[in-house]
Amino acid sequence: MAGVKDVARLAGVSVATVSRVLNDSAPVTEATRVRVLAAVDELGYRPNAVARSLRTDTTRTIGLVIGDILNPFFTELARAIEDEARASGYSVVIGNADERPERQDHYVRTLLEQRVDGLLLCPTAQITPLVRDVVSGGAPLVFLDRTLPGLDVPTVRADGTAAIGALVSHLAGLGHRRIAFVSGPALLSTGRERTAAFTAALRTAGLPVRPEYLEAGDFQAASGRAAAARLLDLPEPPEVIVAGDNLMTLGALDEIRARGLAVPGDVGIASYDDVPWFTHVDPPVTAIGQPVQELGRRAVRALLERIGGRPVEPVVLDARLVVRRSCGEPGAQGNESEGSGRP
Amino acid sequence: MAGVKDVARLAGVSVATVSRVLNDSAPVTEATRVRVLAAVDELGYRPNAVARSLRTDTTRTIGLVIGDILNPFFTELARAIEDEARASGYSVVIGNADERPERQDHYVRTLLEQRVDGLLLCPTAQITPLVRDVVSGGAPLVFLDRTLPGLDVPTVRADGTAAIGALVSHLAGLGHRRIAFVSGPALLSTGRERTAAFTAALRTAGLPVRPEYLEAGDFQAASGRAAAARLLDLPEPPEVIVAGDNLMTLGALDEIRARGLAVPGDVGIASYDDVPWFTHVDPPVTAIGQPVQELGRRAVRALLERIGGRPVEPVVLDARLVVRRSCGEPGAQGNESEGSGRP
DNA sequence: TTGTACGCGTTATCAG
DNA sequence: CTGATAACGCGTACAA
Repeated sequence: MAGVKDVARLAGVSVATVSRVLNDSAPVTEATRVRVLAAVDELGYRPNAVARSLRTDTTRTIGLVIGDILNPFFTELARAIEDEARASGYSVVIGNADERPERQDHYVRTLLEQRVDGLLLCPTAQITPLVRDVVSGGAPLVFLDRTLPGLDVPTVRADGTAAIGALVSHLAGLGHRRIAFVSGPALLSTGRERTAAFTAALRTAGLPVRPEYLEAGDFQAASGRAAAARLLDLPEPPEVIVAGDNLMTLGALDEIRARGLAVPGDVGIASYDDVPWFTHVDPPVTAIGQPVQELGRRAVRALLERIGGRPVEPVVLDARLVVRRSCGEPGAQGNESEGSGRP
Repeated sequence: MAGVKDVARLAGVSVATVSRVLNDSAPVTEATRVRVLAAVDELGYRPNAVARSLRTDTTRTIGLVIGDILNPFFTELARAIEDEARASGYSVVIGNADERPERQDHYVRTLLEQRVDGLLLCPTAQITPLVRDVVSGGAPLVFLDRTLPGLDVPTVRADGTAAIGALVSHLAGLGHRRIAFVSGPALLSTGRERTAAFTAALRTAGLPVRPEYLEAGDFQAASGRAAAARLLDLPEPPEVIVAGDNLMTLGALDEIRARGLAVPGDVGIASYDDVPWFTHVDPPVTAIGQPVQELGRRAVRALLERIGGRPVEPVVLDARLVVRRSCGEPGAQGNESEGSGRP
């Protein structure tokens, strides 16, 4: 493959000049400029980013390690992050941790070796030694969606406390008293926080906190299904199940349907996370939506600040309740007409 | 950051020896070996992949350019590809073309500059000059999901001809005669092929081919919705709408629901592409599923072959019909109990 | 405005 | 088995 040297020879200039016109890092005569560009074109020259990075010690690349690429929440997040990064001239390398610490570590290690300029990490439940190293090593790092206890890293996330409060009071207003919650891993901030908000909201609404209604899953569909099974097997099953993320909601729905139960007649369901297809489920699922686009944007901006060596404040946005009809809400039989089509 | 040189000094050996133990590219005394490893550990040395790549002219990285990261089909595909690649010691860098040729080109260019060892490309509708260059440039390249006319590139894809035939005959068996099809872009092989298979199937089933029932979308939800609107506005609207991918199905469902129509009573729907949530729609959506996992695996293997300089045969797998209840199929009221939870 | 020459961190070659 | 050293392709002082 052609290199600067070839271009230089063909254009009859030195490699330095070629480099200068390619990066316009110094004034160059218009005449030589066009000669160089012509040579570039003729040879189909493609700058070698590897060599450039070695020299400049910067890759214009950020790493993104997400929890689960099959989870639409992360997918939307990745999309937003990509868009924002591209606008700033950065590429994004995505690693899918699949919620497994060892796989997260694999990608963190790989990305670090590839010398990404910074790292956006949705940390898995356990703090691995590697992550601890990276934190203390001072590489530009921003946590996304989740915090880890005891680690001093700027985090960009949504807070669902208010929305969960609104949900519980919505449910109480509907006359429900037996409300169950399927949380994420207790080690995850998103797991703990949502559970805490839920029990607090229960108390505020004057409802009892029944331990048997507090289930824990791992943010995967299978665990949501298992948790729903345990809840429905209870002597006094809940009237409504609130699942801690969209995948566990999917799993819970599976279990409910497999038992031939009606929603919301036999049991209601609500979800933390909102996804496009919730509108099409029968009945449409009441959910708590996060400002995903904004989350992605802010995360990239925060990371770029860190890369620039500037300090960064944590970012906390609010989630919001989207009432539909899966919890026994009164309302028209027909679907509301939220469009899923992007313009 | 520490380099081989630092490690060498600390271990009291030469850089060459350090390199040798790190890559075990040559026999090394056990004693020096442990000394080097100790030094690596002590310094928290992380090999610089950039420098390594510059020297070895290989990045152990493949590029993947997908059509749309918000489309679950591509998401699953990406997941499968990643798994297979990782198993072979490769990283995957994903670029999201968002079905836009210029964005596809952006990523192709970027990935090429980053010197990925090979490229997996789901080409957008138009053949761009860049893609043509790459093809003739001889970089290891495999098309995925879609072919482009007139380009000699190995392709890994699923063929839906048989499945579409099965779907149409299934619909005809149900007594439907007015069946509409919303295809993808005619420029895309997946668009053309599915349309051709559909009309052929119509003929085989002895049904008339009515041009007003042949709509074209762009594989995005909005276009599915618009197409459905046009079809439902027809003086004699179709009994069943078959959408060419899962996003257009989503859009069509939006339109149907917005009009307060019942599925399948007023109009039936079927989808090319199967996604987990189809099970939860009311009624569950009859669909054509592609062997996504296998597609991903085969694509990676094919690309690795090409990277190894070996020739590759095109791979064509079969899609299959999954009958559910959105087209007026008789059957139990309750849902079938397909689980969405992965084990 | 342009050219020469060095070095980025590795691996590979060639002597020892 | 080990060490010294030349590349890899590029950016950038420094000199002209």
